Amino acid sequence: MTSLNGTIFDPDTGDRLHIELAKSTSRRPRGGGDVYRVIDKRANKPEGNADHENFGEEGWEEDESDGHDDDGDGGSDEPSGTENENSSDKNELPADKSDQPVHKQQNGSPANDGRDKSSSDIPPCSTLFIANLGRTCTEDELKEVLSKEPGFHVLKMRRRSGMPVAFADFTDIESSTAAMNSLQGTVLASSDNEGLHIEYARSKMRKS
DNA sequence: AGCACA
Repeated sequence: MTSLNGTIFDPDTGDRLHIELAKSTSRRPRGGGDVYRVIDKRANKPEGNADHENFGEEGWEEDESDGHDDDGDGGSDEPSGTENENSSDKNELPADKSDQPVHKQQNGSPANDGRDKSSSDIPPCSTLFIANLGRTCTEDELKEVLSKEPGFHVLKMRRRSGMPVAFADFTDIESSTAAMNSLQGTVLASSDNEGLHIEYARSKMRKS
């Protein structure tokens, strides 16, 4: 550049070339349409490699159309602000986000997103709700089955609302979950259906 | 599908 600077450009008028470094930060459309400037997320990340590349490579095309730089704000900007070329103003390529890798979990087991939703959407509880008991099922019969499970505490039955249901208290959720998985579908002597239906006890104390 | 006691 310095070798060409001052070269006689037009011999008739004597104009000379005026070459200088392009001010990459000179084009900032303040008040214009595209104010959408993406805050650089890579700025505070040390692994962001945006420093060495594209350093002021877009400033050249602006200088030949303008000829003059903008007032003031050109020099005060930091050189790190030059990588907003791909922000949102011009690259409206259709369907450019179709190739982004969406990794869905495709394991054979049913959707296990870190939390076992064993029976239903009821959150785990140390108390089990036992239904599908036979109409002739007694508390002692059920308690005899439950007492073989570790952590079993107490059993309460209630046969007022049609079919009898039972509530089994365990010492902790681990024990109740193990007992539920173990006794799920157990056919008692008094059962007339498929067997026991066990869920976590639904508490009335839900979050308001 | 059916969820109570204190």
